[in-house]
Amino acid sequence: MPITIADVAKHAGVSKTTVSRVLNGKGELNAATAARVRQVIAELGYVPSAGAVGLARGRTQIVGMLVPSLTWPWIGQVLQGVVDVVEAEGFGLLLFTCNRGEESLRRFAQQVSAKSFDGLLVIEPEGTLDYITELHQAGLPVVLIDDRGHQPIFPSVATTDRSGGASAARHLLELGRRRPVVVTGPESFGCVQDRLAGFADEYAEAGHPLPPEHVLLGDFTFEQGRSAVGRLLASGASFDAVFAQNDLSASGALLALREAGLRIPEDVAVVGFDDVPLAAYSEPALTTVHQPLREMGDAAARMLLAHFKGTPLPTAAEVLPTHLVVRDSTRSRT
Amino acid sequence: MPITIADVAKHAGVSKTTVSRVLNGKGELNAATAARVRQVIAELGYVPSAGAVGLARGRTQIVGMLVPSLTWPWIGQVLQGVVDVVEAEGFGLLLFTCNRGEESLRRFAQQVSAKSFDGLLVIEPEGTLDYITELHQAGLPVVLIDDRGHQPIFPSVATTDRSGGASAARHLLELGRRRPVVVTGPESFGCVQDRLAGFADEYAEAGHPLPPEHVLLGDFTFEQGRSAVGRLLASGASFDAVFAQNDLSASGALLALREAGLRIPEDVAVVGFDDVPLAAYSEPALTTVHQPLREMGDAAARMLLAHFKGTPLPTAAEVLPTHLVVRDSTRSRT
DNA sequence: CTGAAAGCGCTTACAG
DNA sequence: CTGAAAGCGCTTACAG
Repeated sequence: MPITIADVAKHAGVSKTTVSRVLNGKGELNAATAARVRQVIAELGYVPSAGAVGLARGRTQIVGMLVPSLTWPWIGQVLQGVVDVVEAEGFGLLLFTCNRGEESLRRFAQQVSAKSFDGLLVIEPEGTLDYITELHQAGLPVVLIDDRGHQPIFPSVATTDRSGGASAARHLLELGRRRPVVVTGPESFGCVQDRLAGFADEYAEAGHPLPPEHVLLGDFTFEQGRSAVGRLLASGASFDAVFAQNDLSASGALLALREAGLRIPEDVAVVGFDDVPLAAYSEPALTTVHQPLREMGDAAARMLLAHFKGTPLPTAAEVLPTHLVVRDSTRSRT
Repeated sequence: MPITIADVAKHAGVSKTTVSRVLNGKGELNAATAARVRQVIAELGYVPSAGAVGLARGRTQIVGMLVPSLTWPWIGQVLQGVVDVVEAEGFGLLLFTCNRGEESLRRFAQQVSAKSFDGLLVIEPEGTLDYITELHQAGLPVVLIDDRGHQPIFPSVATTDRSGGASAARHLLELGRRRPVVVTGPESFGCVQDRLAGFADEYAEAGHPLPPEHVLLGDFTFEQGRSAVGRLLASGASFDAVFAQNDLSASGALLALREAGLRIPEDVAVVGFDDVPLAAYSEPALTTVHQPLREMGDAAARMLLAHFKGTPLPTAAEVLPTHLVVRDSTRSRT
């Protein structure tokens, strides 16, 4: 029932080869025949079957994307950046998550072996870096969207975690804050180390080295941000700023401070990291280090698609800059 | 280089037909040969090419999903529900958005014609319902995840908008609130009408009909929620509760109330709708009507996949219940 | 129980 | 400039 290249050929009175040629613009062909074929294609509303084309050409025109989960607030931004580029180039995006652990990964591996896509974009599900590296070495084009500071041996897109941390520090120093507290993320993440190093170095250089007890190990959750700061307050520690390494834990910190009756930013200024939508809607609105999530998705997709067209994949990571977004959590309202 | 069914056949000393049969478990076959073939498959790590299988069978084992955008806070939940089911059944999920308007839709239409997927799950991008209806009538299996209260003529999954609105009303009535204000979403949405009707009816029945000037037309944004309530306060209107029809505008309402120095919930209680993560992190934490987003994605995917296995698609919408989640915006803290 | 052959809908040397 | 034929990697009647 659906119309095929054979139908078009018959209607136009030419061979399938010729139809294929006008479709793909390959080889010389008589302008008149080409026009006639195009005419028939339009009349019949013919569109080549993606599957058949893929089989014949050995390429699917599909890019795969593997993400840990879809329910994190910032994943959508990255995904949107990816989808926009992929769609604009006429590719499809096949999405995989690791939500069901081992089982998910096994399914995903099957799809890789089944050649369901031509290349892979990945935000690394925890503990799968070795596996991804293998895929790359086995010849699958892979671009990592590196939110963890992995610095892998294959192409990747990352952001300036270190200078992002530094910018938070400089901002707080300019506001005269001398005794900051840092709430980190999981310590195994490279980005956590980088953000901390950038922040700590800046304070050290300014002559106010960060005391170890002012670095609180967190896990990027709201609850942990709240309890870490809550406990610190209860212990009677004195501090005038909090740098939480993601917005969720920064929001938790805001709550702990409000619960303690402290004024933000007068008593304690707070800076987050990421700039997810939540940051703008918290109380008070959160100053944060903006991560160019959408641009990272965008850049990764472009890199992969360019590779399909012959541009070699870059060996060094493409690093996109963060920038500080100042809101009420560090700027007293007039 | 990649290994094919022919390689397996050769190594096992059988025909491709036989290999295909053990792969698909079709037809009677000698237990010994089957075992030998399986052995070879395992040794070679053979996985059938998805594209070739799709072409031969006329089915892709891929479900398409069309969404308006990926950056809305609740889309990720629905998507995760969908992906979990789709992956568990060994299908792939091909994702499309309408972020680039007409152009996106044209690209999408191409993929439909190219038979890139067997069936479609859709959260309707505004103004595309007619197009989707056409696709369904043209024979494409479609299930709508109906967040707008469309009640389409094809299979869909929806939620109890009306009784969700009613539950918000009953809760506020129980708290003794007699003069509520409603901040709606875009009035063209069926869900907006339903939520309002459920809410208004409950108040009318309780003997406190909603005055028209207490129904504020909104657009589901934070800023609109804030300004609508802000203006109402400035006008000197008196009210003791706000029912905002999504969490984002409810957060905006919270901000307007805080800015006016009102206590929440003592002076004004606030109820939202959706129960996105933001709701739990707002100040104060927001009481809201939980929408079973993940379950909706889950149910839609199951419906579509069941159809592939022969179960007819239901004609009536599958309606999943909302439930009220009570937090501090209506419950005074002790 | 098993295989040879045709077919799915394209593309791509190879001839002419 | 154009077409017949082989091939991409599978599945599925049809024979035996």
